[in-house]
Amino acid sequence: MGAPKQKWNAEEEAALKAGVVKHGAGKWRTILKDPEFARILYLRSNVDLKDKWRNLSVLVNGWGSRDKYRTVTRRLAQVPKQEDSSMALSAGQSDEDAMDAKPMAASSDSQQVSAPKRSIVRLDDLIMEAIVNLKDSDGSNKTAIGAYIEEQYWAPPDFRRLLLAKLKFLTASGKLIKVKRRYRIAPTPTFSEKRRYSSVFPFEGRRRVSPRFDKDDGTMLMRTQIDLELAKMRTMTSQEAAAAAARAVAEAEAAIAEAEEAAREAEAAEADAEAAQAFADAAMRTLKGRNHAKMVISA
DNA sequence: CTAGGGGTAAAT
DNA sequence: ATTTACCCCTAG
Repeated sequence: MGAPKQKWNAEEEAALKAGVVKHGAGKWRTILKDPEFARILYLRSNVDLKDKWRNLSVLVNGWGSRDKYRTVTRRLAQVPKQEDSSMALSAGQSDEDAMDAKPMAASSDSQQVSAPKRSIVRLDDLIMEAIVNLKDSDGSNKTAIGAYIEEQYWAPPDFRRLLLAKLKFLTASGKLIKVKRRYRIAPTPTFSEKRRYSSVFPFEGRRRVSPRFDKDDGTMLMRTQIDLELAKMRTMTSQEAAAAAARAVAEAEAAIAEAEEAAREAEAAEADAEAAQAFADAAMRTLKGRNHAKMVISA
């Protein structure tokens, strides 16, 4: 009667996810009180947050019916409250990155029908895997890569176009090297630590903008928002983080795909990056002009 | 306060 | 007609 229905928008969803990453799932009230998210979520109650998070979780797990699903042991192994300790990250903990959520494990006989509903797999990884497994000394061409992925996994409707855009993007960002229509994996330093910094934006080479807005003033930039989520996620290690990562990455992927598609040659993406750079420069200039304190640009 | 169950309007 | 997703209720 009173409230018809209030759909969640992307901003609220992002705030929720960021909040979960920051405070951990289950700390709904804490998230709600966080001044960073309160502005966006002021319409929502703690229960609303919980429900929404449940919906998102069900989605990512691909559980068709929400009737009776096994209680997945979701433990709260989250990051410490507010830690600013500049201690180096010791690897002594039992932290284990389990960020990869590839549905290829459906190998064993049985249901093919219950294949992954949504594509949560990173196309980046698939491409890398394809190139590696194809073991072509001179690199693999687009057709071979596409064929491999289509065989090993499944292909979305507009897969070919997406693949081409992604290949171009990866080449531009230096993750791949293109030689005569063939793609090879770039000599990435320390491949041991899986892909750490996801290729979200086409920041060529050393250009890196990492705006730090302590006390936000409502100027949440579309891109920095996603970047923020990923950045926070790096400090978190748990299966929940994996789920959150999968979602955030999927969204980022979609955003990139859209941007790249809209721009016939990904020029728009670059323009966007430059716009962001310009914004960062302007902001920095303002700060420096006012008060030339030592500004430490985070790595 | 949070987790889970359940109802139901809206979407497909 | 079935699924999705928002909201409410209540036990712990």
